[in-house]
Amino acid sequence: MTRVTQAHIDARVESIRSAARSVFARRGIEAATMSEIAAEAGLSTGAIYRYFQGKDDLVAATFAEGQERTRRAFEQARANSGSMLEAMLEAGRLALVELRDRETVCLDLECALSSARTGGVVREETRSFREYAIGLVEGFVFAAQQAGEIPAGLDPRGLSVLLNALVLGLGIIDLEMGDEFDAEVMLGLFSRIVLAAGAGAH
Amino acid sequence: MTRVTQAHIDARVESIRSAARSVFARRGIEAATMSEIAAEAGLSTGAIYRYFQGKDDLVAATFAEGQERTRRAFEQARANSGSMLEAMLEAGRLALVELRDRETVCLDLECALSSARTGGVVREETRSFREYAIGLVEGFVFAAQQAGEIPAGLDPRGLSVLLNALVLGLGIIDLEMGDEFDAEVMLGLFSRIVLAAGAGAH
Amino acid sequence: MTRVTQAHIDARVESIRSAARSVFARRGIEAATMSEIAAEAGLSTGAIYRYFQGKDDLVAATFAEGQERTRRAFEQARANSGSMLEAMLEAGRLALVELRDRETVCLDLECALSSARTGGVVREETRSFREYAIGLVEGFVFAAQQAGEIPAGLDPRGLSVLLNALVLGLGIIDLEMGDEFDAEVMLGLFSRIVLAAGAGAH
Amino acid sequence: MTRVTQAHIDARVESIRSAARSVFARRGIEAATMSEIAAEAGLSTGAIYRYFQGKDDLVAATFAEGQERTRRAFEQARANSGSMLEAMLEAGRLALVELRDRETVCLDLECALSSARTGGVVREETRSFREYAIGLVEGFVFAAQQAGEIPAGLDPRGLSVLLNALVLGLGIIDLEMGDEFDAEVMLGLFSRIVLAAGAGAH
DNA sequence: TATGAATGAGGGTTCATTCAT
DNA sequence: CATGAATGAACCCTCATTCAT
Repeated sequence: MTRVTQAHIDARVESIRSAARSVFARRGIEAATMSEIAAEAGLSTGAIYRYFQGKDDLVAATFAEGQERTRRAFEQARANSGSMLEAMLEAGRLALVELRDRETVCLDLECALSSARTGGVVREETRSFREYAIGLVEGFVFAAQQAGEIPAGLDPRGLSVLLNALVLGLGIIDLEMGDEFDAEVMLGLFSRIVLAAGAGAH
Repeated sequence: MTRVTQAHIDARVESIRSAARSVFARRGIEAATMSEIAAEAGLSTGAIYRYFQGKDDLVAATFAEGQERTRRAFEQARANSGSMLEAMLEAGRLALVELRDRETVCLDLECALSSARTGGVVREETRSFREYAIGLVEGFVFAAQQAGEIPAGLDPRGLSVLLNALVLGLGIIDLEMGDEFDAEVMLGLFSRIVLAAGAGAH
Repeated sequence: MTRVTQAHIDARVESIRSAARSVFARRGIEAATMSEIAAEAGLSTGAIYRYFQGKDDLVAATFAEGQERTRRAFEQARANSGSMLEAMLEAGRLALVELRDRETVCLDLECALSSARTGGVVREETRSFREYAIGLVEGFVFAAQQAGEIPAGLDPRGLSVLLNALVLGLGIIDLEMGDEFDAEVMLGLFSRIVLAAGAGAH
Repeated sequence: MTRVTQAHIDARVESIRSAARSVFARRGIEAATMSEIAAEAGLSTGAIYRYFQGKDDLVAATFAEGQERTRRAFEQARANSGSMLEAMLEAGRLALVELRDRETVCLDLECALSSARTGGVVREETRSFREYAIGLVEGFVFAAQQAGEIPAGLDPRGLSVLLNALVLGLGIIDLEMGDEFDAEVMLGLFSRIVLAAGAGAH
């Protein structure tokens, strides 16, 4: 009888996935080697293949886990809504500040590039994740409009796309500019602009 | 006695750089091979090494050329300014719609990733290019504020960063979502919001 | 205090050997993995090493068992002799039709190849087995000649070698040609030729 | 302009194929490494891939070349026919003595095993080669029967199969027994038996 | 004893780079 | 200058074997 529990297996999978996330982000997916990942996970090279089919599988799992992570954070944020406008901006703040460490940004960019190149499952999942994220924020915007916090004239989906793009773009600029850049301040600025636009519409 | 003119050399360099840009964007920098690039440039593999030190050098040149391309477009756009607010939004429109084909987006992402990883020259040039882009748009904003088109309360640099981020982010979403996405419409929406915010400030 | 009886050990050894025989024949010795064999034997990979030193040992055992199997069949056939000529041909028929399934042929070829390459024990055992098979049939031929069923002019050992070779070769052609080939008919033909040759000698 | 002629390429291909033949025969196809083959051909490992798609391709080429070699020898032997019976036996002698060095036998066995396992092209070509060899000798037998050298009662195809099998089987026994074994003598014995059978039929 | 996770050497293959022609 | 054959290091992956449980 094996003493190796499912919990142990899950821990290994998680440890490998975590190492992969780190190495993929630090070195780039193509440049990362299975040995590096194994070393970072404290395993031998071959051991990874007991838990993942191969590098591609590991990449897919890394992407999926990143999206899942964001998804969970969003679901959680949905509850903590004060006014709807705030809820919307909170979602952006959450995505940007809570989640957007360097690692996440790098992996998101890699994911976008992969999806643009390889097509197939990666492409479909990336696209569906973006759809999800846009749809979620769109819901906030719509509710905020119903509550009279945002002028009805603004396209809810459009504003959602804007926020999504902003989060992505600020992540990149953060990556490029380093510490002297404060993404949260930028998002606050956007928030004030939208609020001012809402006020001006009256 | 040299029959090989500088013009000939320049043409070769340009042809290789152009092929590199195309292949790097299509296949990814790591996945792209020197042979592919040579083939696309109509040369033999070895010939590239007469014009570039190696793959890294070619990558750097490709990044630099991409930035130079944008730089030129911006300089050109500076002249065509009507109102300053329009000028600012025009710069965004230009960056987004004129320049942001798939190739450009992919290379920009690769560039951001490279700069985050390799440090050194690439990092410094990427950062200085972003500084340039932000500074340029910042100038437009400032002028627009002087002209009373935008409320003075908005941080010029902040608004510039917002626009830069938006352009980057919309590029990514375009990459992810494909044809059903219209980046220009999104930028128009942002423009209206900013205008409304400006109006509301009075 | 040992609860593990010799019978249990023998059963395990036999089960592993049988699985090995099957997997080696189906996939080839080099391509076969210890895991496949273990799975086919209903054991874990590591368990094999309690009964066999390693893969090489298992291969040797498989070869030895194949030869032993044939040896036993021959010994058994020796008794059932009518006329000596018939006995001789019966031995061939036995070897060819009773024993020569695909599995046996594949393993025999692998064995011949191994023996040609590795030398050592395998080589010596293979050679000694062939010596045995030739000697056995040679005895039949000699007896048949004494009984006047075969002309004395034929070299007993030569005829035996011919029969041995025929059985091997027909096995290969059967392997190559598949179902449309009937090895037994071929052996019958050889039998008639030898009988005719014997008759013609008078 | 490249100075590398087609002749040079052909020479390389031939040199690699020859090295592959040697290494495959000596070490076995699965055990043989591309490095060994490259070393034997006086090349680096990577160079092989300019001339062959990979190991499988090299194996296929080796098999094909072996068959082609035999085919050519047979075609050549067809001309040198005295009496038809002799022609038939000459074909066997040729196949056995001229062609059946250790290398050839090993590769033929590997080929038969491969064809039995992998199916596909290898299987089809192996089968079609055997068909060819059997058909060729069958033609000799038929002609010999027309010429009254062999009793008409013998099945031409059957006798051909017998000869083919004999050649294969003698090759194996030669492999197993080493120098003390003389395959040609064995074939001579078979020849005498067939002749005696022919005589006895009158 | 039995298990199967872990190891790590080694194989096939690719590709940046060099260099004889 | 241009070519493209050749090199060889490095990658992904497999699997015989070991060993803690």
